[in-house]
Amino acid sequence: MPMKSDSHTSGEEEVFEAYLRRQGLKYTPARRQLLRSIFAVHDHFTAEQLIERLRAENVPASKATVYRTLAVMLACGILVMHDFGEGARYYEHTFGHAHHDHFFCVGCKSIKEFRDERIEALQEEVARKMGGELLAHSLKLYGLCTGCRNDPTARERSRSATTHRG
Amino acid sequence: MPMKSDSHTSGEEEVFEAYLRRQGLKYTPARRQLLRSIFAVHDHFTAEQLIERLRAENVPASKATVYRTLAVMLACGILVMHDFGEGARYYEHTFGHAHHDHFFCVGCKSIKEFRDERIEALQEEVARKMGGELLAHSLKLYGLCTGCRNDPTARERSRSATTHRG
DNA sequence: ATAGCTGCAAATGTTTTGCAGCCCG
DNA sequence: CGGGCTGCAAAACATTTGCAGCTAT
Repeated sequence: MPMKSDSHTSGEEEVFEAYLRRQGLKYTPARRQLLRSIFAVHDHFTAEQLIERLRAENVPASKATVYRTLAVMLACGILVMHDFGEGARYYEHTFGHAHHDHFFCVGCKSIKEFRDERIEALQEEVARKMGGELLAHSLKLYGLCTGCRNDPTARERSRSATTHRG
Repeated sequence: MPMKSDSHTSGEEEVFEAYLRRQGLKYTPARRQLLRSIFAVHDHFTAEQLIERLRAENVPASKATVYRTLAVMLACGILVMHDFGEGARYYEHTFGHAHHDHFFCVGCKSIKEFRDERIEALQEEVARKMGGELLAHSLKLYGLCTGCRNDPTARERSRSATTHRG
């Protein structure tokens, strides 16, 4: 029975380790713990939030290590980064997740995912028509989620947050 | 002849001044000069680039004033801000310009504009289906422009710049 | 007059980096 | 062993802010 006892790896660990080996990098305890912590849930988190979560889980990792590890994971492709213009960047693991876009609620800062094939196709078409080679794309919708639509506080707060988004 | 000699205002100045008055703010020399400098050309610029340009034009304006003035113009709506994940934010004046999206060349950092009504409509549709209220949206295509497609240097540089974009 | 501006410098907040010591392969 | 890690603290950035003096209205 080829089954390891404490392993719940759903593939990302193998991918990451293979990537590290390929690059001549090392799969250290810190990296293993970060990987597991990050893949334990599927959400969008900032470096700061991750650091706090690690602290709560008693995983010791300095700020520097967290940033450096995130960079390696980005390069590996199991993570993507999002910038919602909130100052800090958001990260999200993507292994096993198809590409998708985001709806960012400016009221509660919650993030919803969606995917629309028609939009995907149109983006390719636009890039092709412009003579460019599309390498990545990012579509973000900013607005008020169902909950915040009826919250006057959120509506008020949202005013300044949206005037200037391109 | 109702024509002022040194005035080439195409409307943005009136809009800005009206906005300032409405808000109980002042149309100072600094603001006037910044407005004119910004509207002299239609491009995408960072705060830093604007400061340099002002310096070259012998327009004295401190960093603080530039940032503060940009904020007022954003609130006024004659300017929008873009975040291409390059660290600094880009600004673009929009008075008289319809909303459009951007193609960002990761090779030479050039920016091309485009607008696709079908995508615009689909974004509204997506937001509506999700029960949210769409306040703003941002679509960015990252890739290599025609010129950079054949530049091995750009292609190389682009590798790290795109792996991680969501 | 007076509320709002401006410049300067200092503070902020996020992310990066230099360095000395540690550790995986 | 040795090249790659790690933590710490300092640096680097873009952006914001406190304050004292200046100025439009």
